[in-house]
Amino acid sequence: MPRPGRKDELLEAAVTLFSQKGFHATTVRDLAEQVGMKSGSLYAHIATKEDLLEEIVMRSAEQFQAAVAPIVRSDAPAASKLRQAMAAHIRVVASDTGAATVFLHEWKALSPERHASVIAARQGYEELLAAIIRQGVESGEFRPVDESYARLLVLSVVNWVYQWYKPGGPLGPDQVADRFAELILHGMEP
Amino acid sequence: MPRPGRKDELLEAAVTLFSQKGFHATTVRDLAEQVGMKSGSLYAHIATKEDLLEEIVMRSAEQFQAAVAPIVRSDAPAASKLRQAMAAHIRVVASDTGAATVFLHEWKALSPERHASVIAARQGYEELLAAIIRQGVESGEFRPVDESYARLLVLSVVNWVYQWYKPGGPLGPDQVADRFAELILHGMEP
DNA sequence: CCTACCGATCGGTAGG
DNA sequence: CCTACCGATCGGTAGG
Repeated sequence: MPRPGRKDELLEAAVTLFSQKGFHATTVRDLAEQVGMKSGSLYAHIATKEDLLEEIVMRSAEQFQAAVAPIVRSDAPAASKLRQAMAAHIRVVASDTGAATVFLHEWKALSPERHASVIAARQGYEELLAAIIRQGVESGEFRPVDESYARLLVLSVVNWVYQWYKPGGPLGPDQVADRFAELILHGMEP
Repeated sequence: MPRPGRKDELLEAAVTLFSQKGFHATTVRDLAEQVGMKSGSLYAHIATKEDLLEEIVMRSAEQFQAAVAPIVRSDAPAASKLRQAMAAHIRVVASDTGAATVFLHEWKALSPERHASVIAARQGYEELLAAIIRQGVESGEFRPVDESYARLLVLSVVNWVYQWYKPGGPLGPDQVADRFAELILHGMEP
């Protein structure tokens, strides 16, 4: 008889273990121990280990989308949108670095049939960033930069954050985003 | 009786499989099949599966270092060094995307005792990029940007290349590097 | 490099 | 949610 909230504890444990050891190196016995059960009991809550991975990945994808989409839809200058979008993205990473790690690093452990929805979610997200850059170029706010490489530059830097960001460091998510946005907008040369 | 060059074939097979499926999801039987042996025979060439991973990772680390270090030591303007270093890095990725993927994505599967040397190699590499930025700031060629975030920006974009770069695409490594360097040096705003 | 095999461990199930 | 367990597969070894 599952007690309420137990599924969320399990997801949380999976985020921790999958992000630290990787999906394949995490056993159902690791997961069970982390939540204080026997391994067989997990299956009162889930059907397969992979279901946990899928749920973490899809939840994370939705968080990025939900954080950035409203910014893109607002009417603000492109530079402002870019700053805000980067900050929103980094805030999502910072709020749960484990989940971000699983989303960006472990999603390929999903079976090929489950890849498609993740790829679609990522493409949708990339299009949000592309829209900001397009707006900036079309309005003349940005130089006529190559849209796809500008998008890749922004995407690279925000997606790499999970590799090094530690909550509790000297700079919070918004300050990190400002540093990067400033560099990307103004460049390194005077 | 191992025949010569067989170890390299094995490393190549490991690069392919580790980069595609991940280290933990690749079995010694997968590896053996890829080189046309029985799984037990692998152990005439290696002591453990992890040795293959370590060798791939360390070789890759050396390639990045060897490609970029001479550029940093040369006497050229910082902007030129930055372009060249990015191009050299991306060339290493492009020349063997599998090895780059293993180096950047799978190295954490190494046992904790083997982490240290990888981390040291990566820090040494990051210092190379930092030196370029420092030169530019000190010479006045660059604005007084925050060194560590500028380094992270460059590192993010070149390290993310393995995620999307496909050899045979429209742009070669040098052109990709030029696009990114131009954006980083001049920024997106006019 | 093969045959034959080992102990350990894996994800998951049956029955309560 | 536990006990008890299963078939499959794992990395690796012995002996040739």
